[in-house]
Amino acid sequence: MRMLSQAVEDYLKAIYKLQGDGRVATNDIAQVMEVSSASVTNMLKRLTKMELVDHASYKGVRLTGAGTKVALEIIRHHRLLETYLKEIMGFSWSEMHAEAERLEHHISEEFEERIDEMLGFPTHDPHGHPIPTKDGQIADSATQTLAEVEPGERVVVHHVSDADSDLLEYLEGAGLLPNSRVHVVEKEPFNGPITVAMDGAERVIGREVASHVFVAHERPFEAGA
Amino acid sequence: MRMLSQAVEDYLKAIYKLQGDGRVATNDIAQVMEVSSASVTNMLKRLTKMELVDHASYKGVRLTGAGTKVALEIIRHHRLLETYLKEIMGFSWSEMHAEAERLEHHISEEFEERIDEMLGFPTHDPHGHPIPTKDGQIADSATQTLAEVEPGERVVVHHVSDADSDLLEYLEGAGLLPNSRVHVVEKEPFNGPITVAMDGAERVIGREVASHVFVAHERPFEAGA
DNA sequence: TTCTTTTTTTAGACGCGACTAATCTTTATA
DNA sequence: TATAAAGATTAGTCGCGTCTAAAAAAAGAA
Ligand SMILES: [Mn+2]
Ligand SMILES: [Mn+2]
Ligand SMILES: [Mn+2]
Ligand SMILES: [Mn+2]
Repeated sequence: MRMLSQAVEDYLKAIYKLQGDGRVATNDIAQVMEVSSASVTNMLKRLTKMELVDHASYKGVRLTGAGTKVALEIIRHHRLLETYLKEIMGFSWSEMHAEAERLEHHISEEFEERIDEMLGFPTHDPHGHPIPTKDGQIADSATQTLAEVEPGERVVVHHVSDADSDLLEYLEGAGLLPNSRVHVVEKEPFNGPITVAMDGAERVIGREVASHVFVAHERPFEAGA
Repeated sequence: MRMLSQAVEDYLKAIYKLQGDGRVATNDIAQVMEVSSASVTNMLKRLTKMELVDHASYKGVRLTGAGTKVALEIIRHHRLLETYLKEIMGFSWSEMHAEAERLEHHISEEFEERIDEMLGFPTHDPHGHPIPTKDGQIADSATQTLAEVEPGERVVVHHVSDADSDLLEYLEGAGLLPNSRVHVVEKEPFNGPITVAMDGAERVIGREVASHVFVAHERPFEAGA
C-alpha cells in the first residue's frame, strides 16, 4: 500500500461518514470538505482509479472495501488521538478535535499502538464514539437523541455530537457526557425546553442541545459489539 | 504568519544545519534533502520571495532572521518530540527520529507546550542536542569528538550524532550517551581502536564510532547558555 | 590566460489538489 | 410533457514541488 495524501484520507473519511446504505452525492462531499463540486468530481476520478471508491458519473459514489479500510484506519487514529489528547495531555474539547484532525494523517502504526496501550485499549473516544479496532471492526452508535425521549423515561448518554466544541463545553458543564444517567422529567411543547434530572439534580436544557445528545436505554458500552 | 508547507520547513531546517558562518551551496542542500539541484534552485527562488532566505544567483544562500526563526521553531519541535517519544512513550532511537521528523511539522503550539511541560522543560534531547527556547535561543554544542581526546584525559559525553540509529543502539549498549563520564585510557595508532573506562569498566571502541561522540571537559549541561 | 571540469540555473514537463466558468444530465415543477 | 431548477461534469487555469536535459557561470588546471 503506497502512501496516501492527507487530502485522499480526508475525502475517504468524509464519504464514510456520509454513506449510510446508499450512495453519496458529490455536492454533499463538497459541503463537508468545504471545496467546490468540481474539485470533488476531480478527486472522485482519482479515487476511482486507485480503486478506493466506486464512482458512476451522475450517480454518486460508494467506498470500496479498500476505501472503507482506509477510512476506518483514519477514524481509529482520530479517536485514539482525541482520547489521548484529552485524557493524558489535558487538551480541551475544541483543541483536541483540531489537533486530532491533523495528526490522524501523520502518526505511525507504532505511535497508534503506543497510545492505544497507554490508554488501556479504549473502545470509545471522549465523545462516546466507538473506536474501530485494528482490523476494522466498529460498534454501531445509538441513534435516538435526548430530544426524542419521552417524559418519565430513563436513559444513559451514549455519545455526543462532535460538531461544535462550544456545545461540548456546555454539555461538559451540564454533566451530559457519555455514560451519564439521565431521567427526562418534563418536555415543554412547541420544541420547548426539556427538564432532566441527573444524580437527583434537575436541569433545564433546550431542545436544540438535546438533539446533539445521543442516548440508549441500557448501559451503552455493553450494548455494541 | 501564513502556514508553511512541510517542504518549506524542511528546506529551512536543512539550510540552518548546513550554515556555519558563510553561505550554503545549492548542491549541499540537494544532497541532504535528496532532491535534484534544479529543485533546490526552484525552492530557493520561492523562499527568497517569502523573505525566508537571502539567495544570490551562483553565490549560495543564507537564512534571513525570519527564516532562522522558522528553522529553530521546527528544530525545537523535533527535539521536544524526540525527547517525549523516547522518555514518555518508549520509542527506540530509530523510530523516535523518523516519527519526530514527520510530526515536527504538524503539532500545534499547544501540543508543543504540553509536552514541554510534561517533560519538565528539558534543555537537551536524548542525543544531547540543545533544544531551542520558545523565543529562539539555542545553546551551542561541543565540537570535540571522543576520537580526538588524548589518552589520560577525562571527558563527559555532551551529545551524539543523530545520523545513524544502529550506531545509537550500539552507543546505548556501550553506555556512551549524553552525560556519561569517560576516561580515555589508550589509543592505538593508525586510526586504531580506543580504550575507554566508564564507571571503572574498560571497553574498546573503534575510531569511527568515537568520532560520532561529542565531548566536553566539564559537565556539559552546565556549560551552554 | 585559456581550456576543462564542476556547480548552478534555466527550460520544459508532470502529478496533485484546488479554483471558476461553461456545459451537460437529472430531477422537479408547472 | 415541456420547461425550469438543481446537481454534476468538463474545460481550462494555477501554485506547489518534483523531475530531466540543456545552457550558463564559476572555479580549477594546464
Ligand atoms: Mn483530517
Ligand atoms: Mn470523536
Ligand atoms: Mn521534517
Ligand atoms: Mn536530536
